[in-house]
Amino acid sequence: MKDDAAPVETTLQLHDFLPYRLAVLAKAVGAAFAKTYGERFGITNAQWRVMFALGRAPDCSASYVVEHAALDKVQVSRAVAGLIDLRLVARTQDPADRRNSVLNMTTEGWRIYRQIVREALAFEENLVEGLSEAENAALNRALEKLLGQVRASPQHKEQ
Amino acid sequence: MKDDAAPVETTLQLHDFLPYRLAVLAKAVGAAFAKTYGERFGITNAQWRVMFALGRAPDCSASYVVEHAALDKVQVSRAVAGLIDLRLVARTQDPADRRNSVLNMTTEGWRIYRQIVREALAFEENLVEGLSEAENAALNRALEKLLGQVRASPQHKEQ
DNA sequence: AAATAATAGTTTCATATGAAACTAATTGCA
DNA sequence: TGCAATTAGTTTCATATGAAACTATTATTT
Repeated sequence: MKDDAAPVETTLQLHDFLPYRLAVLAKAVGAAFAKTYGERFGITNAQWRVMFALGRAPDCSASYVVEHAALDKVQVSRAVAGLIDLRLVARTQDPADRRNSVLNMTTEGWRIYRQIVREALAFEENLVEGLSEAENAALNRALEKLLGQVRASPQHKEQ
Repeated sequence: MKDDAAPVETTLQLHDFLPYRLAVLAKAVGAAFAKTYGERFGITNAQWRVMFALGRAPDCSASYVVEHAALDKVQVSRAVAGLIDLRLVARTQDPADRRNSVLNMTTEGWRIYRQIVREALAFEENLVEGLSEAENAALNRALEKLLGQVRASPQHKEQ
């Protein structure tokens, strides 16, 4: 069959299309979560991701954050600049290689961080409230597989 | 315990945080899919969503698309303008209420549409390739529940 | 029938984004 | 050593986005 000779009936139910559903869900979840941290602390999505990375890896470099927070280097650069302005993060240079920054949260940064972590865990708990343990495990396994599959796909662009 | 007196050990593994995982997955899937339609047809995400909506509901208005494609009215307005420029969509006015537009794909629009639908279905099939029928069903049920939960949450903003 | 409110859709404007160009520092190699 | 290549991070620029203001039309009130 030629490309332009398919029957008109070849339609697609947008609401059943997985990439669409993932986009809609991720956006709704992200927006709802953003309300909890954005309104209270005045930080952006990129900024809390940076903070979460610093919470696990103090003294790390911006490149480390790039690799562990699914942000590109422009986003990390800007997020860190903003966090420094807010005095939530401090930056020094690595004396052994002065290209590398050494990032850490300030005392105030840690204070805010612990609050956001608590909000995040409560948010997540509420989000999965309706799922049984088994459903939750199945979801996590499926998301894992999907991410593996898309990263293995020829269309995938790193970071 | 006071807010700022939590132990430093209150950290969060970003990679396990569901909102983060959903964002990363949705972005990767969306970008990979965008490569298949974007490079071949030169249309945007909002534009194929409009086309998918028109594929199911010919003669519909822009408002209908807003409600069925998870796009705001600005996005729909721009996407439709672009599709009209590309001669993939034609617009008339509803004579009964001249505020309403009446949107339809052109012959060429339908031709492109059928190709994208085929690409979309193949893409989705490849995406879920690693999931069993049961896993796929569980995923869909979980996504459904999560969307219901977030839409019911106080932080949810409509559209 | 005005006057007012509401709805469909567009445009404006201020901000967000990311690719590419850039600076600074280090490494590798002739 | 000195020059090319690489790496870390920043800035620029062109495009994407969405809230708010706007236009045009229809519905509702007085």
